[in-house]
Amino acid sequence: MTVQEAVREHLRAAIRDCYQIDLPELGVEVPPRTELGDLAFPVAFELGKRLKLSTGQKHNPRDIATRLAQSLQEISGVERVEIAGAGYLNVFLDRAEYLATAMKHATPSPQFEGKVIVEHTSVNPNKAMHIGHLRNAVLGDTTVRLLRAAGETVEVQNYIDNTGVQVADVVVGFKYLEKKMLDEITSIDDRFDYYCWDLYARVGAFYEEDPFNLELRTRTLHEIEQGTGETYEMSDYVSTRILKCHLATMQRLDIEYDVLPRESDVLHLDIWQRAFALLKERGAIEYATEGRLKGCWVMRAEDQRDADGDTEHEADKVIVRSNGIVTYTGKDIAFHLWKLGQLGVDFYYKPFYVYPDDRVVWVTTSNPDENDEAHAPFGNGAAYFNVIDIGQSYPQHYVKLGVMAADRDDRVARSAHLAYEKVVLSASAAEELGQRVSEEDRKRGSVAMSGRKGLGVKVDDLIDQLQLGALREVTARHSDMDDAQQRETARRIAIAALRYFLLKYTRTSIISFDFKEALALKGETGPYIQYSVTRVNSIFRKLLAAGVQPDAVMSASGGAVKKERLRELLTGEVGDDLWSLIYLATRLPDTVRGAVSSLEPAILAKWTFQLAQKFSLFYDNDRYHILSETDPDRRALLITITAIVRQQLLAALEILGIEAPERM
RNA sequence: GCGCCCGUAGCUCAGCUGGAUAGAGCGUUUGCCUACGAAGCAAAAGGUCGCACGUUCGAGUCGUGCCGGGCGCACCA
Repeated sequence: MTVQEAVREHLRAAIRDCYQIDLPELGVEVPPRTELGDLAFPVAFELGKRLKLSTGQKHNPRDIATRLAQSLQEISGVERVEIAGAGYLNVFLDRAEYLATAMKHATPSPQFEGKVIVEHTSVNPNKAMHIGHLRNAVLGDTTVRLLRAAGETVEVQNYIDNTGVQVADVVVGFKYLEKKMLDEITSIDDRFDYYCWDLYARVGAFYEEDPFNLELRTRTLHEIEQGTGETYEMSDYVSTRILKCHLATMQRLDIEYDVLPRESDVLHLDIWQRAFALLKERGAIEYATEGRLKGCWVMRAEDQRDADGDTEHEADKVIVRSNGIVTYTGKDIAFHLWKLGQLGVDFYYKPFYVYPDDRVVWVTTSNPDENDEAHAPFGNGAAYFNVIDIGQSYPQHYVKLGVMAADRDDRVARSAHLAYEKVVLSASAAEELGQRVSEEDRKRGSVAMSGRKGLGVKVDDLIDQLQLGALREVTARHSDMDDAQQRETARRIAIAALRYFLLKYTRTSIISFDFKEALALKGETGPYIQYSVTRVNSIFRKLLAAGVQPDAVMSASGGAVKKERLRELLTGEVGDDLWSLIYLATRLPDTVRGAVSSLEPAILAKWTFQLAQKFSLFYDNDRYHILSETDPDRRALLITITAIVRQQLLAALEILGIEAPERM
């Protein structure tokens, strides 16, 4: 049990004893300033309120806090307790004791009973990925890393809509604008995703100049549905080749997947038929015999029914159209029932791509002969998280309702749509891309990206630019590094800049993309955090050269330096200063927990930057100069603090998907 | 009309389930490389937290109503 948990338990018991009240969720905070303590319980306010309600008597929060404080004096690890402000119960930890145990990291216990499925990226396989798609992928990948850091088992899915309108549109472009057949498409040597990016924009213009041209889309979609023939072959080729481009782009950012479920296989394997039967059996959907939805299978939304008993079911969702064709929402409900193992059917799987670390990405197939028995079991998760933009909230809501109607248990309730806002272009960014900005957009300050117009920032272009900028800095500073080393360093810096840029915004905030900000390597950026690590590395290199093993000092300082001496060093103004850095650095597990429970990676990103910033303060302070410190105990303490900071920064960066270079 | 998101410093954004003196980066101004790497640090300036009521001992945070911006609300995907 941690000190925090022990304090909480004692406090809860004390509240029961003194006031006969049981508070299962005791709020605990970290005071705004070190002088105020390490743990703050505002519980006296809450109790005062409750006591007034039940007894009618007023109770001063300070008195309540004072009474409760006595029960906390004896806990080992607690130095003292103070009452502050209007009735805060502030706990000061035994700093020396805390430091000695800080190095032992407890393995987190998972919250889910089984595998959690995270679906992210899911970009239409018809053109190059842009920065908006990347926000999805980075949020998703970081969520995966967060869940794993929290002890969960995670399966990463990237859903491939290979039969949709978007792929069909590119096929229309090849067939009718470029008059290319399959063999001509396969012989395109250019970057295929970039090629299709431009072609897709041309198709957009083609539809716009004459709406009659949309007929070609309908015809093409129909041909693709056949599952055979030249047009189908073309669409299959396009989507598969683009998918490989996407995987390659994502690999540059260390984003990997376990399995790629394809829309075409969902259709071919009659996943829907199974789900349809299940939904009917559970009464989740019903056949409308009257009203405007007559002839459809609909999902009733009872919570939306009018108070007046109005018969109009505005929020009813059509699952099967009156012509017998299932809607997108219906298909998605089916797919999610599969995710939770509710259908009793499965896809077949074959290897699609092998990562450099020998991990295999599997792709679904409908052909039993292609099935490779070596695949891991997919689906059948304990919960799902879908990283999908906020615009899809409405259908996602119905997907969840549908899945819950068929399978009402809390594993579904805990599943969630991880909604995030879009990325738009700042007016200046749009201009830099050669777009004419309308007066209206200029006033608003932003322009929406549009694949149909070919307007957007491609991920690979952005990474290239970042790497170039980083390489310039690296070569200017480290002429001693060889080329490969310089490039690898620049690569890590570029990834850090890009991933941090996308993670520092909370999910619900629209990112206004600006080249200057996205390409920045200083300020609140990923490289700033990496830089803190390299500064530590530099100190440690010098220590090693002098025969001092920093890690050994760290693990020993709990025991080798006497507790009393440690306490002395961590007391007073200077002690407070050092302690606040230690305390912040060791709160990574709390931060991870917070980020996971709110599914908000920005919380971790901000914390990591904050720690790097606080370390810079420490680093720059002449009082904490490690190499010139003559007092051996004090030096051991400074080394220990530095080592803890480094360790925690590296751990946090790994969760953020960022590697720190040795030097930069 | 209904629903969701946003409105905090000149700009871009944090502010955890209400809590102690509202923070960061960028930009501006001024300093600091003969003590660990200046991709850094210090200092200054910059705020009616959109507005108004309400709940509370306490509101940037919760409720209601406005104002302003964005997005959803298909037998599209």
